[in-house]
Amino acid sequence: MAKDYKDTLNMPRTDFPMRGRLPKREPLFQRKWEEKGVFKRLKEREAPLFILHDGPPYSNGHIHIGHALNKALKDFVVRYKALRGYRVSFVLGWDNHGMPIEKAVLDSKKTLKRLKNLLKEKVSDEVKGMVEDVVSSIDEAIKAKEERGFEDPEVKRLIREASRKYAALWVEVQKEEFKRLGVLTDWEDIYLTMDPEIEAKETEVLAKFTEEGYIYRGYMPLPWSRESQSALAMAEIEYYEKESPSLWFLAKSLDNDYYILVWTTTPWTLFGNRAFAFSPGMEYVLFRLPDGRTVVFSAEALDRIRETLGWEGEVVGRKKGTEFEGEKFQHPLFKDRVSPGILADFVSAEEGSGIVHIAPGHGKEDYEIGKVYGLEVFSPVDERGNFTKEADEQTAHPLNVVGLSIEEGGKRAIERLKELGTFVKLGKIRHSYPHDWRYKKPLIFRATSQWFLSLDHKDLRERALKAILNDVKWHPPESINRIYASVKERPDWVLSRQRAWGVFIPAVKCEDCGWETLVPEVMHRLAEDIRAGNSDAWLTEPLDRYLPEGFKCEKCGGTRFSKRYDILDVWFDSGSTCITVLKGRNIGYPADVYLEGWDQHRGWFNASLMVGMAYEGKAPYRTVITHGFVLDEEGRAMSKSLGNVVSPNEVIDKYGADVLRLWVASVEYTQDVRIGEEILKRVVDAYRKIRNTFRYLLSNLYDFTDPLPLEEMLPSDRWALSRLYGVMEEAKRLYEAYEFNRLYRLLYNYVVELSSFYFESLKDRLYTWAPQGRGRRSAQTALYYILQQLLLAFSPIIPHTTEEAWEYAPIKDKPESIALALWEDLPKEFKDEALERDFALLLNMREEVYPALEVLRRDRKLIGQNLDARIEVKPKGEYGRLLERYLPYLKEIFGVSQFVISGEPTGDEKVDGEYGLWAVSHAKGNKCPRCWMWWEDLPEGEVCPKCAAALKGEDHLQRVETDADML
RNA sequence: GGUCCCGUAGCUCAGGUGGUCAGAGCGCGCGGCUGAUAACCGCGAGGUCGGAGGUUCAAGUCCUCCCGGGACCA
Repeated sequence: MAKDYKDTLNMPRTDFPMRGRLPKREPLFQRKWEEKGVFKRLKEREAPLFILHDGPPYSNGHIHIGHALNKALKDFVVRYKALRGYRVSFVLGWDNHGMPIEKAVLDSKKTLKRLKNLLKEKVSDEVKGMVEDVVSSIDEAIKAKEERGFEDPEVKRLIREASRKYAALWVEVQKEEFKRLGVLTDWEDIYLTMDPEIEAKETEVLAKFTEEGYIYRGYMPLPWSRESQSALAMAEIEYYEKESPSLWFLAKSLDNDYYILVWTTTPWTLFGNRAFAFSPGMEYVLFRLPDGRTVVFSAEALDRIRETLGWEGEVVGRKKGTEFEGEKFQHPLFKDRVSPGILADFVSAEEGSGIVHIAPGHGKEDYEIGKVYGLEVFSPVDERGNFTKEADEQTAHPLNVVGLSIEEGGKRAIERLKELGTFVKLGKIRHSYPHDWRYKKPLIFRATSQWFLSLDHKDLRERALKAILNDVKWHPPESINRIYASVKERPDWVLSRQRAWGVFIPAVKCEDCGWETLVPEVMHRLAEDIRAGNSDAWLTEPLDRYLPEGFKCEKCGGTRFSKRYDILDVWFDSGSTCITVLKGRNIGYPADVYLEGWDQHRGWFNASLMVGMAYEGKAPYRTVITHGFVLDEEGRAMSKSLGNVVSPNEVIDKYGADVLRLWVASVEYTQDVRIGEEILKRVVDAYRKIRNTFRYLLSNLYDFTDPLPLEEMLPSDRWALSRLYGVMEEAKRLYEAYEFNRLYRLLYNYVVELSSFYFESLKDRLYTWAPQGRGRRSAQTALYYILQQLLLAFSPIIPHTTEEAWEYAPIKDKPESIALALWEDLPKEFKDEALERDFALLLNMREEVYPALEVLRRDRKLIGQNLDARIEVKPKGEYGRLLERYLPYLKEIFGVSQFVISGEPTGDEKVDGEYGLWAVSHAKGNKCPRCWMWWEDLPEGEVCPKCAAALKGEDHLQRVETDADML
């Protein structure tokens, strides 16, 4: 019988599915955004401009979870700014040049296998179509290189050709992956550092720096990768533990009758020895060995050296460090060479002997001190780490090491020491040593001629430091220390690389005297050819095309010149995008936001700052946001060897992009963040809750037409709007502050509150009251605003789900995508602080009685749902007045059938609380078969007065407000 | 080796200048509902705030050292 009444109720109804099926459905919305040109409209509208300049990921593989974190955060910012009405600029970029791609091309076997595997993966037909072309280009380049060698310009051109295609392939792959993440951008408006337009502009940037005197050519030792056959920038170095030789030897003084004791971990650098350094502040001992020889070393190291070398003997004299300056010593390897004693502050006695072998061609400190003493920068090692003829030619007693590796040469050096009788001891030492970041192989220090950008020219460094402190906002604030230190300490920028795949430094070499120079005119002319589409022009065109009329060598007046083929450091490529892209494309300068991982303090943020300051005179960004790295569930870095790598593509395929994005929003990204199965499971739970909330809102608005004016709404609905107002204000504040995890918690906790209290309390009114009565429409009005605001607030985080709900939402004149909607502030009238205070108290009271209801239910089995219950209360203090004021709504708020204020509350279970003396029991009378509420005077089986009115379509609210029983 | 950051319930996170600061949500356990139902509601149990010292009348909150993790630099 009761069942009949169900048809007379207004049950929620919606086609918005409970289950997201995100992996299937999200691509539909992505296609929609693209087809409707959503982003194109956002970037073209008439409004204040907001620029987020994208840091370019390297195009040589699939995206990893860190890329996903990065792009999701950027997308949050951009989507939020768009919602708030800005015209947004967000041009995705890729970094294409550089060793890793060139290496991939040269390492063809491995790469071809990788490309073959790519064909089996889930990539588009477009990508698959590109693979064949890449493969044949690589084949051609390799064949040419084997036949003609790397230095042949045509070989370089072919390598560049293959690299270009290989990079383009991965750009396409990553583009699809970012698309699948839900990034909102114009996919036809991207930038690649290998775009001819950008290469041309970059060449012009270099020309301008040359004109302004920032660029110089220097000869000095730099970390050199034998594998890359290139000098490395600081950003390309990593430190690992390495085992090195620990060599002790003697050098004979030519002025006194003693030897000095020297220690080194790089025996091969002895070929480049040019001096011995002593500490000016240290005392040295003269130590008599049993064999009669006297050896000099640091007094501080006396005990350690005795122990390490097992030396018996006695101190027979002392000398100050300063006394050794200018003393002549025999070169460690060659009798016919002399190495002077010099003084250097960096000499310590913590390791070794307090006397340091100086090779200005093989160490930075050695070079610096060598400059002071006018020592030769001697570096007889070629790009592969093999000795050159200079190693032998420097002496009449050569060791014949030409062509030998530094390891073999080092052995010969030790043999020579033994021949000379100056060998003391050879051991091993483990220490932290610089390695090539790509190959993980130890580096050597080798002096070469390179092009540098001076950081102190025109006070560049000082100006940059000032800008860091005064003009840029750093989020989180601690990152200011990192960027400041990295700018303050960095050495001059080594711009040149001896490779093929990059933007050329079009230096010109005088064939008569060997002088190399940069000619701005050449660079400008070359830029024109590149801009016209020939990135390889420097290789393919004759130099005459670029040299100015009548150009002569400034050193010797010579007129015959050749081209040099060094390329620019890739950090210059990406560092100059603030000019080549932001200015080159007339987007605007500076950008509002740069947002990258905190490793970019010494990378992209640093490089961009240098280029921007030198070129434009101000920092390229107003705000810099940094995020941490993604670790596994145990907080360990991800690595293939640990097998703990979480791939964003797999997460998206399994749970959907919105779940991955919700995870991004849920974590404190300014620190390192964790991801793993359990963490994702929690996020999935949260996602379901949010999705169901949207669904419930939609389902109760299926017949909604117009909002009710605020003054006609019921107190609890006005309270709901007041709460909504506060939450949304806070949400906007948190978006502005980039505090997404707080935002996530704010919104999520709000959703939980809605579901457990407000929605629950509304059920009777929504389901059983007259459909068009004021009570139900008042509730729907609140739900309407909640839905609209909640969708807007969540849309930057979970754009697919909110887009889907948006399509179902009964919002008048809504734009066709939520991404095109405006998130405007709610009317201030919604805010009602007095009402919120009242409800806060009422909710506290609810918490106070609920445990008693639980006892009735669980222990005493007297009731099932709360609607079976009756609450009687004797309020304490002023709370009586509060309850009286809301009397008609208390049943709804407490979710029970009967609520009585009484001087003597009676019931089966009592609670003496802060707000009152409560008594709860089973409700009296009979249960209305329609609304399931209990009524004291209701005849059994009959419908209650409220339902009777509703069935006749009558709005009984007026009576409700005067008669509590009517609710 | 140096510098910096992090370490609060199983998970993700709150806890300005030291004094109800031991919290939230989820998860978990127990119960209800079956008119949001592969949903929804209620109640409850979980933490010596990484460890050890110290400063203080009083310390997740300040200092030192140690352990674990991460980053940066040499």
